[in-house]
Amino acid sequence: MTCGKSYIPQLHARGFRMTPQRMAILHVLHHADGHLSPIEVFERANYDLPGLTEPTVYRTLEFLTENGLVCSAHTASGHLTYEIAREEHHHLICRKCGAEFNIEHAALENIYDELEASSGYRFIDSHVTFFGVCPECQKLHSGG
Amino acid sequence: MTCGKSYIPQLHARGFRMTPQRMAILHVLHHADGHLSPIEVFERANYDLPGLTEPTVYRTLEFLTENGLVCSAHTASGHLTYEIAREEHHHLICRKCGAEFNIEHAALENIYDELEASSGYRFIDSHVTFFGVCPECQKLHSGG
DNA sequence: TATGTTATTGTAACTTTTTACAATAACATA
DNA sequence: TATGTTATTGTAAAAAGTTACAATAACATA
Repeated sequence: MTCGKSYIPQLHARGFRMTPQRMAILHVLHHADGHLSPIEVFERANYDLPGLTEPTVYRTLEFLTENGLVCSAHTASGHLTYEIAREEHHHLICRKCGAEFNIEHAALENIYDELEASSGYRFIDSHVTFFGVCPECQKLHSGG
Repeated sequence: MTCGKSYIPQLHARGFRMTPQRMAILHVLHHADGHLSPIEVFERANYDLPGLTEPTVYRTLEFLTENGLVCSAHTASGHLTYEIAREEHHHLICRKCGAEFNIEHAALENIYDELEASSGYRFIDSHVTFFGVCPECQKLHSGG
């Protein structure tokens, strides 16, 4: 329950504050495996910290993402899901069952260089989400 | 106002029907430049076809996307926007001003091949959205 | 430890998106 | 053209997400 404390220096270094709400949300994400929707985060964090509200959860998830403690990924239906920030990576998500495959950033580095050169855009550094059909779901369709 | 009729064969070939609602939505997307949010689509199409409702717009946009007449792209805030389907491409969007840069599919072809080989996933064919900072917004920050 | 500043939260209201289901209308067939 | 099937829509309600702003509390400073 105290894992959130390790994030205090990162917040203070930028002039922000640690709060019970942020602690609870970081705790939830820290102990989840895979992505959580804002509602899932709210339900779990609200269990640990009754009185927590939805607007705070949405604001906090966005805040933590902007500050690099959390990273977000798109779902096929166009919503954001969240996970605790670990090494930089991207996602390949199965359209049918939602299974996740992590893509190391190194695999996309060349593309990033090319895109920056051809477009003039910079800081192309955020998470990218690809969609496909995972091996399991391929079996279900081809096998019958 | 009759541009939607050209899509009738594509729907009938799959056993679906053309309706005034679909026609109005296709018309709006056909004549828009760039992406539109579902609400924008609703407002414009509802102007042409009073009585049209939001649920129909959301359902129709998803339906048209699944059937390849329309394509969707993610926004940074995790919502979907829509445009009429043209040649296959991807997007690079400015986080600050929302400017769009189109990326030809050929530029990502190698990555797709590599991802399919390493992950076992297939049909990795949908739109990908990258985020960065466009040249104009870079000037604003560096120049002062 | 007490105090002041201001980052952060909860409240309330609103907008956007989704769902279930009965009513409707597109269109294949006769 | 008339008819039946069923894809599609609108309705109503709920769920998810956003906004503005006053109240609160984190924490730097004394």
